[in-house]
Amino acid sequence: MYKFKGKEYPCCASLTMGLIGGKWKTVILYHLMVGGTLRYNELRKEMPTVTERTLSLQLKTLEEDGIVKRKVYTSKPPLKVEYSLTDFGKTLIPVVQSIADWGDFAIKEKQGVVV
Amino acid sequence: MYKFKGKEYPCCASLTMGLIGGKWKTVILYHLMVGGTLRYNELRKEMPTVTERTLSLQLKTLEEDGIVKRKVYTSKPPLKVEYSLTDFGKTLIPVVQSIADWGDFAIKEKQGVVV
DNA sequence: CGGAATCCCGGATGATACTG
DNA sequence: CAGTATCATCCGGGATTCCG
Repeated sequence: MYKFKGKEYPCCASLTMGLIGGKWKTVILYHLMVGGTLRYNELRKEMPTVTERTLSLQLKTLEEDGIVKRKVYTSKPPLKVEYSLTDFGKTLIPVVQSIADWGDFAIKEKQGVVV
Repeated sequence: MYKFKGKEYPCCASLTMGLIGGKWKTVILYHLMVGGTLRYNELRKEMPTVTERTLSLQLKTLEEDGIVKRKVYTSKPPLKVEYSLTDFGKTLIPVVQSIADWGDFAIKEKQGVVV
């Protein structure tokens, strides 16, 4: 049994999935990995099918887990907020990369389609 | 947009997560990766906190996705059923390995506890 | 611009009991 | 032994509206 930040996981793999699992987190991390630093609306542009609320919530939990860094540049509207990976978050790059690579591989291997 | 087996994904990373995401799939794959071929009850022993129903359902979808192979050895009770990775499933080994490795790394890096 | 508030649904997961 | 059946629950995620 693995305990991490107050939560329990039955396996080292499930710990990772607890932090970056779900429908959107790896997609966010992938784009931050490729794009470096991105503003909220730049992320939305990369992920047209996510809702604002969900993107917001996922970014918040990634921030709470120390994976993503949020930097605010203006105190009054219009706000400018930039997101990027923390040093700890950058240690996930090989993981996210292999997840992304396998997705590409599966598409080719099993005749998927890229539209 | 990526289309794979009738489903759509906004990113190559989310395709992978669609197949091996969720609370239990990577745990199953991890144990099959380490243990090779395992019977249903051997899997349960490795994963004491999963319910029979959930384990069963996850194995079934992994089988439908061509990742896990199910082999039945007896036609009458007591049944003997063995699970293992398919050749396609084995292509996931580097992915699952890096997910598991990062879990171990995070435990050490952030003072998690192994019980 | 970058969210927060509210309401809601459905699928994923769990508990328990039963069966070929 | 290896599941299935049934019912309950939980929470990720969506739709919409509003705010500093």
